[in-house]
Amino acid sequence: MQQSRPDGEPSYDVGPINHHVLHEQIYDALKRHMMMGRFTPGQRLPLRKLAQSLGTSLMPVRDALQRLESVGVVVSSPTRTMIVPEPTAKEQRDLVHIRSLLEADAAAKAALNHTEAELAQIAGHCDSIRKSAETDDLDLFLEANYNFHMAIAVASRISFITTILEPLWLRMGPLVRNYMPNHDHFLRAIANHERILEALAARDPEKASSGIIHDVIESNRFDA
Amino acid sequence: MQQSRPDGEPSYDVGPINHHVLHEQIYDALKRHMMMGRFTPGQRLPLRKLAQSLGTSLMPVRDALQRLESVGVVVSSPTRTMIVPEPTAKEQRDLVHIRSLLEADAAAKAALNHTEAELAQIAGHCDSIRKSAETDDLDLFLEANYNFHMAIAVASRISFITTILEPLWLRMGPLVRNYMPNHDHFLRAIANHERILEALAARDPEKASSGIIHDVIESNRFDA
DNA sequence: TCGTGTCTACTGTTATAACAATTTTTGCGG
DNA sequence: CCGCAAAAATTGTTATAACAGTAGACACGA
Repeated sequence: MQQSRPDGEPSYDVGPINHHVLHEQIYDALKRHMMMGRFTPGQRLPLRKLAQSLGTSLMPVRDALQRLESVGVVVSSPTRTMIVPEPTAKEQRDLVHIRSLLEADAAAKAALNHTEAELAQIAGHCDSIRKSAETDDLDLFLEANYNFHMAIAVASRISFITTILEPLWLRMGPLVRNYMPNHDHFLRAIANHERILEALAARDPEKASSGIIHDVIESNRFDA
Repeated sequence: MQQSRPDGEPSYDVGPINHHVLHEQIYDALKRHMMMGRFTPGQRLPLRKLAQSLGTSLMPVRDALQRLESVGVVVSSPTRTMIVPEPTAKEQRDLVHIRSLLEADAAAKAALNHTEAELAQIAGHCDSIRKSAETDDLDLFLEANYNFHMAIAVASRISFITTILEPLWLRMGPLVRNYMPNHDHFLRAIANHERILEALAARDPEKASSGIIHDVIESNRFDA
């Protein structure tokens, strides 16, 4: 990995640092909060309250919220206060359906295009999911599950795919603590994910995409 | 459609007016500019220049640009100046592929779910496309084509579908004046769109989705 | 001629304040 | 206790100003 350099030429490659401006940090924090289901559906998100709790002025909070709004992760009330949405039953079905369309395609391509490093990372997330099931750690499960699916999307090499998928996931965030209660769901999730991992390792596109569809639909089956 | 009301109760239903705050008006203007291919790939979009040309301060312009950035329609340079992107060949292929996935599904559902009013509107856009071909009016074609596809997406009743599709379209904007030069493209586009319209009128999902796929792929065939 | 450093635009970010619109609270009258 | 109007608090939008990087021009020295 180390770049060779001509004799006598010292290296200045100390690497770039994490240069995140305020509103990006806030965006990431809110996104994470949303993904983990830490906001309740219908909750109001007034700028000044958030800004005070973050110790900043209104502007960077407003930036972050507007960005979330533009991808539908929060919605703005008639008076333009941002609100955590409460997806209807149909909206939930449609979100799951679109996700299954896109993620199935991504999984098939990931099976063909993934690197070994990526596969190892995905396997790591799969381990985390197993561990979360053993300890009934919902927080860990949510995070590992999210990372698992996003890592597959990245490995698909489809341009912009995470930009499209991430908001769809985030929109389900507020509901994520409503179901997935019993231990049975955990067990099925483990089985699904390991089947997907196998398919990726075997570079089998059909098995990967059918596995993803099965997982996406089953883990969002509210009528059960 | 008219709501009945109790006797003696006058109607105040004059309907809401277009209450767009500044940054939304600017967003719409920029979006339109992008869709019509009026920005050149790689063009810088400095806040003060745009604000001056719009006669506003920086803030609403910044709001609009950040919103465009969050859906990938513009990209921010390392120094955070917004720039009109130049999609690579692979990015273009992937955009077309994702669009064909989503629009095919939407067209199939639109065939089943559309109202007569929606069908009439879609037919209207189809007429505009024909007219644009007769007069070689590229501006009219771009707008009518866009409206045609978005109207189908709306008629599909899939939640959030336009939120997802619109940015994909807009990302192709900067390139839209590079091809579609000769009259032959126009003719094929007319044929494709009328075939889709027929399928919708006949409520034939398979024909609608295959028609859309054919149109999306053909009208973005750069290697021709 | 080429590299180096300095100075000056330029440019986006953030904080603050004034403003308008809305919501909530308060208080009065019945 | 209820209805309602007025007052106060809440809240998002926009403009402005101060600030911190960044890029380009320019001159100096090897």
